[in-house]
Amino acid sequence: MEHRIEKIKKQLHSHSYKLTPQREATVRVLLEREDDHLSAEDVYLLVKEKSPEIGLATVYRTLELLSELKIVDKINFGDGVSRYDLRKEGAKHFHHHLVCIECGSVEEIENDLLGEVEQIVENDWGFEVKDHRLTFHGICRQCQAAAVKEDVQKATP
Amino acid sequence: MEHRIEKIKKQLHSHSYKLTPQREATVRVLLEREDDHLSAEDVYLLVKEKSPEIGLATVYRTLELLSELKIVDKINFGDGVSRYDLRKEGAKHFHHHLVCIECGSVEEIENDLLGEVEQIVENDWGFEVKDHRLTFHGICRQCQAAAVKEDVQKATP
DNA sequence: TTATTAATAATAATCATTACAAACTAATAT
DNA sequence: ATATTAGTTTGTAATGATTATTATTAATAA
Repeated sequence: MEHRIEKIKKQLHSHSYKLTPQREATVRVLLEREDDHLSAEDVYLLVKEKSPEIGLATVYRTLELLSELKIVDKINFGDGVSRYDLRKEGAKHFHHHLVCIECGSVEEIENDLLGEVEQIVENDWGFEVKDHRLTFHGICRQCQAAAVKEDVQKATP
Repeated sequence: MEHRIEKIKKQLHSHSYKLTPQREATVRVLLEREDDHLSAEDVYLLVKEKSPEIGLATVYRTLELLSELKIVDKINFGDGVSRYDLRKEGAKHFHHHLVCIECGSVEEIENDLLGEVEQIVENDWGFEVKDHRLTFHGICRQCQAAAVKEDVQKATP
């Protein structure tokens, strides 16, 4: 935890930004809720618990800054809100999402699914890939199970 | 053109929706500007040129409807606007985007890059994939060329 | 110490999107 | 023909996320 805070501090310094108390508080929340896809509002409310004097605009500005420095990913699942995910320790970015169209749950998977695919894009389209976003929409395990259960109930009334 | 309108008309009817004049005007704009990733506002302005009486809310409702019926894809490149793309004729959906982080251009590529990857997701995570969204962020051919040119100019002042 | 700069809080403004109420249309039942 | 109904549209108001602004504070440099 402290190790990662220290690292982020250095990243900020290298762009001559400071890790102010507000920024640190924000980063700590992101670290504590690492897999939660928090919205700016979510982050704001959580930071407020420990640092009640912080303002919403500051949280927005901090998240934007961290996003520019590629410390967090700003993602969008199509509901009207941006969500912010701290990038994992490993430098590479193999981080995709499974969004359930039934229950709205978001599962996160970590896997280099796109190594080859990026090569294809670079070779065939001359596009220098820096990053990607991959989201699958479908039906999660739980909802599949629930559907089967319902069918059984219909069959034996 | 007329053929595709007719097809969409049937799709709407099969869900007991009608292809009203306003809806038809909207679809025509989407057909004319097929690869343009128009925002709702864009579509509204274009439809208004030929059908000045249409309302913005109607355009939004129509796009939402078409999106629910999977006739258009509602996509999001992270600027604050949703964009709407008519799905191509072929039933399958191999449609990805290359977003340039220098100039903001969006190139569209058509290729089944993810057939195997979807299999992996289904097998390893038990997630039933219905659709996916894949976007690459990087540097387009033009901007790469421009960067090279700048370097040359610096080297020979 | 004083001047300068960066960062913050609080709030107002903006902008995309959605909700709402009233009017309209087309199809069907009477 | 007339009334009824459900579906659709319009114009506008409301909402909600995000950004801009302004005054203030904290940190740093001169």
